[in-house]
Amino acid sequence: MKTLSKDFYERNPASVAKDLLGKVLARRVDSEVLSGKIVETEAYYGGNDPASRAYRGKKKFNALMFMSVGKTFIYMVHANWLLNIVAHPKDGVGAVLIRAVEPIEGIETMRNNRNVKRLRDLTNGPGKLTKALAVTKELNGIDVTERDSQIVVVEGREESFEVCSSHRIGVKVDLPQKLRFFIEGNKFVS
DNA sequence: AGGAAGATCTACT
DNA sequence: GTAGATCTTCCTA
Repeated sequence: MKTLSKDFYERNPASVAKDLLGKVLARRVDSEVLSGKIVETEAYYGGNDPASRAYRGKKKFNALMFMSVGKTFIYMVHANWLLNIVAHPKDGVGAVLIRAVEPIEGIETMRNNRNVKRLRDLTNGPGKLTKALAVTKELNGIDVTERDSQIVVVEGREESFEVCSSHRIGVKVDLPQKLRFFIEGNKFVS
């Protein structure tokens, strides 16, 4: 399994968000691997983006968004952890929110973490997938390009799919651009 | 020390 | 489809 390079994340957040679709998010817990295909993402910018945590300047808790790309940026909203990956051009600010994945490995463990009946409900939302993959703030700031990390992003299978975009979800004040990307027709898109 | 807000989830109708 | 509940962080007094 090959992780994506740093260069991949050192680009416009919207491009990274789009290209992350179809890639595989893998979470290592002890010796077990939980993984899923990324099917839905959103791009967030910095100071100009009212929906971004980086809006109104750099703070202690969002410092990661200003720094090295390819790291996780995890934080809590509405009693749920949200998983982002820092991505932006050199000296920029931004991150990509992982909104949904399609379970591949470790489905039984995910079910234990989530306690839901339908497979569809396992990971079809930002807070759901973090719970299924046992992601908490403990994992904030780890490098997803290091193959030994507890969370990595690796190349998925070669396959073709339609990428669609729309406005972002749950955001009060959105930007004019469409910054949400998802795989057309996938059942795990929220 | 206290309060408000926030990129959501779940259950119920 | 809609309402209510959730928890952590940050900001102000």
